Amino acid sequence: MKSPSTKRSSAKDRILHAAAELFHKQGFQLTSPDQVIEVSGTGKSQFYHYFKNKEGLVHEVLQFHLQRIESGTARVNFEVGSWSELEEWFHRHIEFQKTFNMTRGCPIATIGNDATLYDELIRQDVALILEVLRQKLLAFFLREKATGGLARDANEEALATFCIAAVHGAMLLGKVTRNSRPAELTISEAVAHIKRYATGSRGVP
Amino acid sequence: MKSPSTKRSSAKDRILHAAAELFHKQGFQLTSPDQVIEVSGTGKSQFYHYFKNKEGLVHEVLQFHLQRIESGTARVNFEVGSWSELEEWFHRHIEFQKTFNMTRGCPIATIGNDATLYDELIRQDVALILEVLRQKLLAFFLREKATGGLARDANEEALATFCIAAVHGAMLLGKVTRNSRPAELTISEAVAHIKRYATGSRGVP
Amino acid sequence: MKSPSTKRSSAKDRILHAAAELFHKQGFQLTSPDQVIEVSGTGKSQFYHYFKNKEGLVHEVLQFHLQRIESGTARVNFEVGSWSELEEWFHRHIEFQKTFNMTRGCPIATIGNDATLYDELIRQDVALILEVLRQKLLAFFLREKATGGLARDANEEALATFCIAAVHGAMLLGKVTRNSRPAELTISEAVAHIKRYATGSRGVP
Amino acid sequence: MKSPSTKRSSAKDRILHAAAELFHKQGFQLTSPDQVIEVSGTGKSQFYHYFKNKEGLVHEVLQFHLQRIESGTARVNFEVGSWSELEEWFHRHIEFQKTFNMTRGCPIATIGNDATLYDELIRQDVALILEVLRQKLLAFFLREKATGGLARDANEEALATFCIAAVHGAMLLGKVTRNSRPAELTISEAVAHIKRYATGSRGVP
DNA sequence: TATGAATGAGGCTTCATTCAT
DNA sequence: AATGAATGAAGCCTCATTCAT
Repeated sequence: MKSPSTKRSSAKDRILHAAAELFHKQGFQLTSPDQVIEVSGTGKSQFYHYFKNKEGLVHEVLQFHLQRIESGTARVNFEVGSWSELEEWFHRHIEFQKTFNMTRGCPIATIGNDATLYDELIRQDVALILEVLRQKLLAFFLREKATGGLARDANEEALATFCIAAVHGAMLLGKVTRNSRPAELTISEAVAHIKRYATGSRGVP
Repeated sequence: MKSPSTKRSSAKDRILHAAAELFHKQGFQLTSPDQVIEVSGTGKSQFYHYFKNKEGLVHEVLQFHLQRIESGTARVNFEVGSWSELEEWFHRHIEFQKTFNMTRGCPIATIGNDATLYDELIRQDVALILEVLRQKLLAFFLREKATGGLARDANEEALATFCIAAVHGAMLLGKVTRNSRPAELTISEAVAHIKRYATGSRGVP
Repeated sequence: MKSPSTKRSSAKDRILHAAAELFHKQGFQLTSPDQVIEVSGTGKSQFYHYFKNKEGLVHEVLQFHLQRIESGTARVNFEVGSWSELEEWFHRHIEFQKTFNMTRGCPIATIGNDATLYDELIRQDVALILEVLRQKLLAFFLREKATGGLARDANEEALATFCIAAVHGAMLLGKVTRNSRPAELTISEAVAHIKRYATGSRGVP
Repeated sequence: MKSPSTKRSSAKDRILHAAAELFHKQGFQLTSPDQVIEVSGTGKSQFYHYFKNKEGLVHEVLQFHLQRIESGTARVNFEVGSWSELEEWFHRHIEFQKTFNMTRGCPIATIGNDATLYDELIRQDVALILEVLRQKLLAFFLREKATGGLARDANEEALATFCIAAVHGAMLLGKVTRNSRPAELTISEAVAHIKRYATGSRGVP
């Protein structure tokens, strides 16, 4: 077989996928390089060949998530173009969580929570990704306001931030209670709040 | 009574306080018994004399938080009796966070986030405490509805849940961005949402 | 005396019984004072009040076994008075072992095996008890020879020693294989050997 | 091949030899990984690199003994081909024990005795090795019977089992009494018993 | 006698990483 | 590019015992 990258890249990718999965499942603090190596079926040297250290791996896992967000291949569609897509944006987060029987939270926030005082770089990575997500919502709200779909007194930035916070607060409750109901109730209130600012055909009473 | 507890309780208490502080600061996963022992100025065996194991310590730290909530000695007043106290409830969380320069989140949720698939007991402890907090808000909403202070179409349970989620989502953003602004924006939207259901002199437009 | 010992002695006795049971089950090395205390339902102070230290407890457990041997209250009758009783002596050991599903050996030898280079006192205790057992068999063989029930060319001391060794070798095999068969085969050969020296109505072909 | 094993195997082998020696001397329960590491002059991580855990080390030490038995490099010749070799088989065990001034028993049985309810895998390893030894004796008895060297009424299996038990019972007595005499008396009786079944020039009275 | 708090050494194991080949 | 041996610090916990009351 020619395609020399087929096998070459697979080691790094396997590590990356294994790590993403493990970090999501149990946090990165509880995930040792050894475990990632074992699950990915690679070797110690490959690990340190492709990644400077554990922090480097975390960084790359976060970049991997970011790239999936940017490319639209993530399990939630982060490109919000309409009020209904915004609603869907909320609900998909919970659907995603249900996929894991409410045992996991947001893959990115899980890493962010795990990061501490001593993982400044990781914290910044997470902050950056959340900012990217926020920007996508912000862009929507700005567009809506420009086109009259959003009430004039709405604070677009505050709304975008609120959406991010609400969805993560909801997922936190979902994960801690192992129950989708609190998450769903939260989402329904959040959506209700947002929609009050909608002035289009859909949003008005 | 001859104050038999003066010295007796000190070792256990010192461990408990040291642990609560460390868990809040860096999560319990990153906090080793050894570190707690060192900071508390006790010894290894006192640790294991008073606590079955690390999980047992986490459990007791959570009970300690719960007891502070119940006794009203926590830094946030969780007994909400009026709409203005509810608003204060929201803001105090962020004030509390500012106290630590936005480097920390909610002490309880921090533990909850740190808990994984393998810390089922701790997860349940956290869920229980969050439920206690939710009940306090729920009681307020129920009372308000009974006395006409809350709109008839308001879902008290959803609102209480939403408050918990919003405040934790806000604190998460605050901690990850090291910035109080996202937290404050979130809170302002959340408060706006809640107050729309208020039908008293304050809540009406 | 008005039975002042009823309760007083019970603590010590409970410790002793618990220890005997635990030592038999898992060896004394694996048995900690804490475990004995827990199982016996006593306290740390009672333990160190009644026993100098762990070695002291082992010593007393061995004395307890010895006293049961001497008083005839042990589960094997060590007073051998006839050839049939000797046969029974062999078989009772295996029956005793079957009681525990072949998971345990001789309570005394278990302690002896657990004792090491560094437990010289315990080793001597065990040696002494085995010597007591041997003396009982020896007494039988001497009596038999004197009364013509044992062949002249039989070496009474060797036979007595052989019996002790055979029965312990059998129990070792039984415990290690978790199977009574090797033990029974061993006993049957040992008995066959001994009986060849019997010259009475029973032993002759 | 460029002798790649020269250095590779040394650390693991040093650990294995040190452990075998320590286990024989003081049992595996009393032997800590730390001690093995120190004696072998290796490091903590080499230990856990080569062995899964302490139990894994015990397992490998047993395999090491087994391999020495199979390869004929053990200090006792376990391949019994004649009645005189069988006698030697018995005596060599005691000679071996004398080498250590009667302070040690059989290296394999020592491990077996140390193993408890909680070391099921080790117990099985020991059972397997003892079975291997038994099979070697059994093979001899079967050959002898086939060639007329063993009495027809002899039970080969029982005899093989009896030999194993007798020799271990003897070693137990030897170790506990720190005296070779009980062991030698036991062996002499055992040999006498076995030889009664020999029908060759040697075995007849 | 009786209690349980206190002691500190040591147990087994995993950590994240680097090195030599 | 790839292997796995090596490192040593640190993790969590139990040990047998003594002390203060």
